[in-house]
Amino acid sequence: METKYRCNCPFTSALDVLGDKWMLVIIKQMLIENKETFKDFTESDEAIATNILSSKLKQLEEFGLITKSKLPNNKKSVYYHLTDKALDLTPIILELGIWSDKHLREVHPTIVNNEGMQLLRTDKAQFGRVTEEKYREKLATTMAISNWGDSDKSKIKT
Amino acid sequence: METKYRCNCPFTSALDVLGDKWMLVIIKQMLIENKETFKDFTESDEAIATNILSSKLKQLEEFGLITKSKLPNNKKSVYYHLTDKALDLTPIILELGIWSDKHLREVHPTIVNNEGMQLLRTDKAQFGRVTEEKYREKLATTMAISNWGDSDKSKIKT
DNA sequence: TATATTACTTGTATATTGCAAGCAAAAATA
DNA sequence: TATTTTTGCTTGCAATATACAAGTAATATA
Repeated sequence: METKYRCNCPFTSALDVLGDKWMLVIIKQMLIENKETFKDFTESDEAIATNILSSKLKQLEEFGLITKSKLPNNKKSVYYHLTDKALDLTPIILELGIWSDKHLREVHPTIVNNEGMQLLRTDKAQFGRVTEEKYREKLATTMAISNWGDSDKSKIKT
Repeated sequence: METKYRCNCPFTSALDVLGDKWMLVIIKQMLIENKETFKDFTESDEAIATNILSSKLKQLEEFGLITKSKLPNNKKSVYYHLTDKALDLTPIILELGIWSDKHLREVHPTIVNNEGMQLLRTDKAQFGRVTEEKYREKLATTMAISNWGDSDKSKIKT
């Protein structure tokens, strides 16, 4: 699937890749909500349709934003993970959240306002560091589990 | 036109408003490329179709991101300007540009790389300040012109 | 007065997204 | 071991968004 870039503007080109309804949402779900598997995504609040999820995951992989892997101890599940290229999208996602926090509450009052949002509001850089660090930890854990034998599977909390 | 928000996630909600092919592109054209009129937009590199431009400008106005005004000395042109709510999108646009600069050049080598991009790369905050300041100046100029009589119209450079 | 400019609208075609159902491989359960 | 459930998809079709081409009304210009 070949991407056509509308022009040579860097801002527009980013949107040629990311400017749709789902790409950044899926990346957010992975980065902030620890979604890893096809099922994880289908169960999230945004309720993406499976055919769209499928095609978007394909695109994300083509762009080098995610990797797809089957872990040896689980032949059923496919694990999707963010690449460094995708982790570099963190600032964009944070700024989207900050803008939302400031301007969307008046038209959409039920937007969540938890400790995470408070941290984002008061210390964006810290939120970014914590988020990326947590993500890399989780990734390391998943990969470590993949080296366990089946006998140890009971140690995996669901 | 009523916006439906997919869920209560602030990140996703921002994308419910901005997550499409054109909204942020149009805002970028206004913020960075001094586009003000319908004609300005149709002449830009991205080559938006007029019906889509029309519908997107309508949406942007509904969201309170732009204002529409006819200036007394020119009954032909309609001027579109960014609100403060839209100017608060500047950080998102800058981060899109930074990501593009870093990751999209390899797949899209003709992306522009001028002084502006160098500044964005080396001093994002400065780029943001300069951009916003220039925008507000331009806006003030346009509005000042609107107070001139027809006899002074020759002073307007096209 | 005739021509051009500006800001649109109105078809119609194509692409993207949404919904519902189905399906095969692996795993869990009886 | 046989049956059911889970997971990761695909397929068909409807709805919505985007694209292309043409047309129109209100200024403005020659």
